[in-house]
Amino acid sequence: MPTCDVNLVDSEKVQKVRTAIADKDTLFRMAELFKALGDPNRVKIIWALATEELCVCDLSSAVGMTPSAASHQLRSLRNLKLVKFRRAGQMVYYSLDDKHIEMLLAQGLEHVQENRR
Amino acid sequence: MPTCDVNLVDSEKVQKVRTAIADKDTLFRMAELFKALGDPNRVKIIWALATEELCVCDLSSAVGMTPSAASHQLRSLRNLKLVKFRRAGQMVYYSLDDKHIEMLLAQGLEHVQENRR
DNA sequence: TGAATATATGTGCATATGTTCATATATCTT
DNA sequence: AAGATATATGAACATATGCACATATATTCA
Repeated sequence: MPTCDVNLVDSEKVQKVRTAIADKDTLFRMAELFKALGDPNRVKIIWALATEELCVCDLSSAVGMTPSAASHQLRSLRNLKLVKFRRAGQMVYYSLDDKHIEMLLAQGLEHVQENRR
Repeated sequence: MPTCDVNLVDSEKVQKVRTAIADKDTLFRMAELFKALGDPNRVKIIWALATEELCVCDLSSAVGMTPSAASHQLRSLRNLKLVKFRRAGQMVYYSLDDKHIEMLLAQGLEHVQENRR
């Protein structure tokens, strides 16, 4: 791999940083979590579910997606344990299953609002 | 677009959710922010810069990427105003330019640590 | 000025992602 | 049981993403 010629400008700093950074698996799972929030429609879905428990039908109507598309996204959110669900007859009601998500959303919103173009 | 036959199970809830959700542009920019955190290498980079101001060379060494790859990622982080930089001779030193990012990282880390597989 | 070094950028490519469409499954109603 | 409805899933497709590689730019130093 190409590196700088001195190889390192300040190897002490580099060493410090290396030990500070989390392990590979943790990094991967953090990225996985953020990636789940990295799509406007999923932000919408999560925001909707933060507001109200909803069945797939109402959810997809609220966020303007087809039930199929919503269902696909719900599956990945389910796999990440970000949403939970309960069946009630033909309907399946989804809601958030993670206390961090709402805080993340709130932080993200703050960031965006403080950096209006 | 395919919808449920009743069209809506609970249109009042749907209406409530619709008004609760942010506007399109805000949603897009929130997703954009989270997407920036949605890659293990970028989490690494941001974590590294949260620890220490670093030049591209030391940064890429610390996170195990080629300087080129790091530079590419730094560009997108720059475009999102998540990192700032200063030139010092041949080197360019990068650091975080957003107070929310560290909190987001911390939240994400917490989530991951509380959901160990 | 010219060589060397750090960083930036353009291009191409392999892979990942999100949606649509078709179809499957589950539940309710008659 | 059969039809209707809500949800889930599989496949295919267009687009986005991240990296390597080549090359450009900027700065230092001889």
